[in-house]
Amino acid sequence: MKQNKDLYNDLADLFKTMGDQTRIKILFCLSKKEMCVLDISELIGMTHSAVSHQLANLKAARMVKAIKKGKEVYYSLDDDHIEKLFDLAIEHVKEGR
Amino acid sequence: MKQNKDLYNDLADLFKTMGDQTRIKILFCLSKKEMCVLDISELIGMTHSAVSHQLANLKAARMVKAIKKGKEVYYSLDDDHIEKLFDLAIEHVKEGR
DNA sequence: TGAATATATGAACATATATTCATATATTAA
DNA sequence: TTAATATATGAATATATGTTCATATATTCA
Repeated sequence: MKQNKDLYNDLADLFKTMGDQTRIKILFCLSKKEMCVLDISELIGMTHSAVSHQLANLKAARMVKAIKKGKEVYYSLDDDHIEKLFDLAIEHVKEGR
Repeated sequence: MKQNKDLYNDLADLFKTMGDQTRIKILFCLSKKEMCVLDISELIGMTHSAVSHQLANLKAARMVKAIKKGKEVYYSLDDDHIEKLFDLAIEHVKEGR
């Protein structure tokens, strides 16, 4: 198993990042359109701080990217793998109901 | 967002379950062939107890199924969504290197 | 410049969770 | 039945992590 150590680690990190309700909600918001911190925190009903912290996590995991426009920072999904992962996961989850 | 509360919850749970190195390794083992606890613990170098606990988690998350054969319990992946999720995730992870 | 707005971030706290250890259950073989 | 083997599981410990609070930084506008 040793040769795959880094891969397992990276995969675990990716899934760990997706394994939180707040981050899931944020990613769903961003799958609709790019948004800034206040937009998101209003939509999901959490403090700016909590959202900002989680966006930092998501950015560190390269799942979202940020573009500064004036005072605001607009976030969007980094690539389309994320949405595909959601689609598959939703399929799995719904089948089990 | 309220109408999706359960979905977010289920998705978070699914990804949370996949967000652990030990469970990732176990799932990789089982993607090769069905195995019992001792096989897995030897392959990944962890105690039976740790593996058994994690298999219980994976089973509760409906990601693996178990069949008892004599003294041994053989585990295998519950469905092929899991492998597809891995494939996509690996794609994402590898692109970022 | 100063005030207001948007975001980021460090520290602290609370909670969740993975592993270990000890023990229990179940099956097979002697 | 007893011993051996395979697995399961409860409790305890250690660690990781999410949220809050306070504060810092950056940008815009008056």
